[in-house]
Amino acid sequence: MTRQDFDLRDFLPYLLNQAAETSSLDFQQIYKDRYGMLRTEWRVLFHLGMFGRMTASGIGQAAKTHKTKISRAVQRLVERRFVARFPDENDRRVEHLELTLKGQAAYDDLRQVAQDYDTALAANLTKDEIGILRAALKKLSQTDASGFT
Amino acid sequence: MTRQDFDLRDFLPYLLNQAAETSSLDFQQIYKDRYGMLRTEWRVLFHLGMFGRMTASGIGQAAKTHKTKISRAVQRLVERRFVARFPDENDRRVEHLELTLKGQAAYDDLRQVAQDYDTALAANLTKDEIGILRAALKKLSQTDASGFT
DNA sequence: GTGTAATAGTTGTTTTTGTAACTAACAAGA
DNA sequence: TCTTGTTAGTTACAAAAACAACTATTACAC
Repeated sequence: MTRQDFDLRDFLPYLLNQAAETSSLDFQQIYKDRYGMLRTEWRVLFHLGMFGRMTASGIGQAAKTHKTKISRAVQRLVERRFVARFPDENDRRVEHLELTLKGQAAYDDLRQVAQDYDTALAANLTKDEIGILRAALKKLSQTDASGFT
Repeated sequence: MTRQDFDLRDFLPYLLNQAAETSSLDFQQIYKDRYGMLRTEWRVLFHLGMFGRMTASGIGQAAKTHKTKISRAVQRLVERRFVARFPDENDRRVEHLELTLKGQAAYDDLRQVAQDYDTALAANLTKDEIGILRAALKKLSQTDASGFT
């Protein structure tokens, strides 16, 4: 393989990082300003809003986020009454999480913002491009490229 | 606009983040293990390797990275003799940066790894998909969606 | 049962990052 | 010259993340 044809500006992890950072900045500002939330808190909120009752580890798996991050995010969300905890009947290690009314309201608000934001982002792309982009991102999220050497 | 058709799993900033994190994990492991570098240090190394002599703020602009991050990354890279500083003749505020031989060797090594990694990542996508993906990511990185509300 | 491993979740400590304030040098107009 | 503003880069402090070790509980082999 030739070594000359490498261009940093085409390197997928680099491109992905740039796009990810750029595209989440403005939205981040909103949930931070309106609800004082961090990124992981926003993610927990959205998972609960989207899928209803979940456990912390369930959210961690779905969001591919480490359990300590989830734990602390849940803690803050519970403190601030966006989320409520419910012990499991059969397994005392497990805790189910749900949005409170306040959490639901925040979710409804932010979901609308997210939708508008997504629309604004997509405005520069054609329908085909967006479809392919989403599909490709999903594939990449599941790709295990370990042992590539 | 209807509010029902929102799916977190299609939300671009979310997808981008997931893909970015997943797709950089293994590569990150390598530059961390082999050279003890952090992400910003890797980026600085690659910019200097790719484009030759640059200033810190030049790298910051190209990589869309805040100057404090660059400053600290450069500091560490200089300490560890991957990078050397050269004062500007005309403007004493400016500092030009270059890879040392050691830095060049690290870059050559990691560039090869990056290339293989990119190839492995792209293996699940068609040529067309990759082309559209790269183009879309570049557009998104430049998109200013502020004021989308 | 008893011992070993696995799972859910938390806590403590160390690194990194974000943010703002800072120094030093240059630029440009009154 | 003397402000006023701008740019390059650093530093200090607070916020957040990473990582490892921990408790409590359940599962499972023997």
